[in-house]
Amino acid sequence: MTSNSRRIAHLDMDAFYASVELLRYPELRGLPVVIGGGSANQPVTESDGTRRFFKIKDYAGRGVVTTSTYAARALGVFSAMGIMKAAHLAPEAILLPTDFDAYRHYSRLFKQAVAKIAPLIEDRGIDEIYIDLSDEPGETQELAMKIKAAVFDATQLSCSIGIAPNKLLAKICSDLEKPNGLTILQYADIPSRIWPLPARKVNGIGPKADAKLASIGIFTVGDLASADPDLLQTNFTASYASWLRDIAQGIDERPVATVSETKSISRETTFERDMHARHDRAALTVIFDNLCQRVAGDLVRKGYVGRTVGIKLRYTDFKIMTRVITLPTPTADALTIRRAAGECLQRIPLEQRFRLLGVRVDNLSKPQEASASDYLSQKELFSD
DNA sequence: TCTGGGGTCCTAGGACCC
DNA sequence: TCTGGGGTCCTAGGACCC
Repeated sequence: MTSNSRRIAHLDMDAFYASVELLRYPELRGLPVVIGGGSANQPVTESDGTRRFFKIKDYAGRGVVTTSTYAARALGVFSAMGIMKAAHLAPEAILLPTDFDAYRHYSRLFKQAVAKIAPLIEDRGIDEIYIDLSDEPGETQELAMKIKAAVFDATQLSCSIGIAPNKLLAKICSDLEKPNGLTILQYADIPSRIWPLPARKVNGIGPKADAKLASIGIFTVGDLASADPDLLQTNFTASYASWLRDIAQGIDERPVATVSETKSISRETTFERDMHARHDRAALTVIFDNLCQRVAGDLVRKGYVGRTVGIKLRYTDFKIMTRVITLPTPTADALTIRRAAGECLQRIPLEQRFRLLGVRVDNLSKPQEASASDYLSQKELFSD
């Protein structure tokens, strides 16, 4: 099987969190609904059974929009936008709290449904997957329709699918006809369908790279395709410049990765108000202990131990500082993590107020693996 | 209108070893 | 007496993604 003949699908659930909420609250269908914020904006059920929803204009506090319904998007409310700004754009929109347990439930349902049809799946988070259809029998269009139907049967939710010779193009395609879209693309379609798109549509070109590209007159993928290689070389690192040239031609050989190991586990929290290490010492201690306990709990639950413990602070000006320390032996113990994280904290300047504190453990291994490799190294020690 | 939380990957410098 | 080169680990920061 040559790479030219690959058939890769990218499946993306449509407005996933918002759509799950609409299953639960069908009376909100068609209305602007925003998911995000704290848990204070829970709907209230009246004695007569009717539900009263929280209006976004009544929200005060920090937080961003996690997802919004298509009706809310029509008013300019999108993911990652501050809730206060969203309230300005759509004051009458309904605000619902995020319910990750519900989303994870529907996530499992749709992935299981796809796996019954095509098992070579790469997990890309809660609401999207890549599927390698190269060796699946059947015509591409029919296969895609079968997958969409299976997802809908399992969840009552719609998704959009892009199918192309590689992940890069499949990902771009799944976004072209949202919602409930299906886009099939061949290499020959690149000039007409990919080159007119903004460079920012490419997975891997973020806000920084996009701004830099714009500053040298590159706005679309087509601009990138016809750009002077030297211009890219002088503005980006060699490897990024070379990657940019590849993606402009639709070149991407990455395999669909059906297995992956967790690399790090972390917990972080943004405070309701900015904190000062000295003035808010008592409150911060509680938060810090809690973060360490939650990380330890996650490690135990997922069966990992880790050797590197780190902390993260975000100051009021949004500048981020991190410190890590690598321990001689891996751990999943809350107290050990707390002590190591405490050492990290001592190496951080704490005069300024900060708004976020996080605790992370990486360098992960499974406890069994750790002991197996200890055993091996002992064997090696004695074998010479 | 002030900006969440959980991740991955990359870069680059310094320590340390052979 | 002026100075190699490769490899690995550790640390900090940053871009990006969902």
